[in-house]
Amino acid sequence: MRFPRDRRITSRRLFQRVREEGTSVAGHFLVLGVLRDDSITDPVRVGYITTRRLGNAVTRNRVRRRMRGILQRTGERLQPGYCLVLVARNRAADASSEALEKEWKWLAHRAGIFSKRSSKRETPVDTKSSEGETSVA
RNA sequence: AAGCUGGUCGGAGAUGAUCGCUGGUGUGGUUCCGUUUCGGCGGGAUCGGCAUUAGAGGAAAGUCCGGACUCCUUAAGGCAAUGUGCCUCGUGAAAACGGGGGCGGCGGAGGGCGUAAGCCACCGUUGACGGAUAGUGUCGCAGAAAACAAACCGCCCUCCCGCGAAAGUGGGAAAGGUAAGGGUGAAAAGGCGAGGUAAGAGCUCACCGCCCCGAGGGUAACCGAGGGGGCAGGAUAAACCCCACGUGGUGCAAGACAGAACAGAGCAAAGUCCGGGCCGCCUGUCCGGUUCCCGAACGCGCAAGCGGGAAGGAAUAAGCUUGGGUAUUAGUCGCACCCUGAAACGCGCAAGCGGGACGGGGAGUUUCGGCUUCGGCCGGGGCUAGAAAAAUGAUCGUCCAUCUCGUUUCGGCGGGAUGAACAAAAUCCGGCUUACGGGACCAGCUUUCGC
RNA sequence: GCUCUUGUAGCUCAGGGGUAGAGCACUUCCUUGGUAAGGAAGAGGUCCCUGGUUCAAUUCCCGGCAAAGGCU
Repeated sequence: MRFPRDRRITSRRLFQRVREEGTSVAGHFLVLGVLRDDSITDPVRVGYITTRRLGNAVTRNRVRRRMRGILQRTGERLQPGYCLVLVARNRAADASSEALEKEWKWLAHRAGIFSKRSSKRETPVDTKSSEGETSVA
């Protein structure tokens, strides 16, 4: 799934709305903020936050690109009508992309934003991620 | 040979596939609006369609300097503040960099002269390298004394007492003399030898050092034959300061354009207050120029006065007359190498202006080849990033390089791992500084081995 | 984008060339039946790091690192 600029959150106001009105799920590397919004026309809107605490500009860019790549691969399973904000925590700087992807799926599952139809397609993906789990360990 | 340190060069190997991001160019479908000579044309939305093309660094970093560019009513004079600081040549727009030289410090070899102090020459290295004889300040502790020197011990003179035949010697007293010796300190007020003296002392003299003048040499920094002085003058200017030279402010969030909303003033002059031009303070002033008159602050001086010259006034010439303020949100430009420049097209009554294909010229960068006095030069090819919560990524394959394991007929063959460190453009250039894995080269030091 | 300031004991801050200080906190003792308060004594410092100037640097100067602001 593609995420050009229109489907990203770029205004400070919208970030604050998600922060104040939405709910959040925290993991080891990431924090996911979710806001149900039926008014938006796009399926989903996503924003990424990588603070200065994460590291220098190179590591911040790398973590943001990894999060974006993960959303591209798994975005089609999302239910429409949500504003999502992904915040990277300090430990995410040293995490591999496989570990980030695994955690993203776990957080999205807990937030309940994955649609049920596409869950059938998940099963081969899950085996891949479980293989990746051993390599990370 | 290995390791360490410093410097210079260079800076994520090549190629392909799939998915994806940002910008440019071309082009298509659907739909809406405007227009219509009913053929179309223009604009918007949408499928974020399709094709094609470009896409991080040597430091992009720190923001330490210098510019380009931008606006501020051209930004005056003085004070203050602040920056720079041996000389010369070259490159450069400037900062800066490079070559050469001078002077000083440190080290080496222990070369030449000399009894020695010391001087001269050589090699390496290093210096934020104007002034300490313009003035002021500071120099803790220790030490008697720390900058107009100073008397604790010691030495000497005088007096008294003891011993002694005397020379002398031991003890004491008070007024002095003395910088040779002791010890303290980072630093004790020229060194050394001789004379001299009660003891001493540049007190005198020789040599050396130092200071002043200086023929002459050198583009200059500077060197300096020779003469004079008898020693005055410690360190610190990355303490204040003095000297010379320099500095208007503002930074692309500069600024320009177009639109919407809001409140108000003026189209006479003068005054007061506030703010600004003009970082701070004072004087003075409010579009700019030329000539003449007048002449402020300030500087020097005991004063008289001298220097200083802003603004103002007069004369003359030219120009302008709908302008300004506040706040907010988003847009376009600035801004994506530059110049030249055909056509379509747009604006315009027109002249013309904008626009910019292909080509040409120039700049930068990269690569290849050649030449080189190693500074560079010549020739060929490729390329020219640009967002605004901020674009280069992910996965896989082949070759290549390095490391490693197995095998070997020592030619290789097969498997595995790695492709790194520092770090990502934000208006653009030139420097400086700092960070950095592996590599190449140069220099120094250490260790080991061999000759 | 530009610009200013700060870094000193566990915390909050002084100090501004000459062996490093205050308050709170900490440790031990006294006081109390016990605690607090009070009293006495004590411990605790890479003066952010690296060079330089100086006889001597926490202080002065160059360069880094970090943290807080300010302007638009």
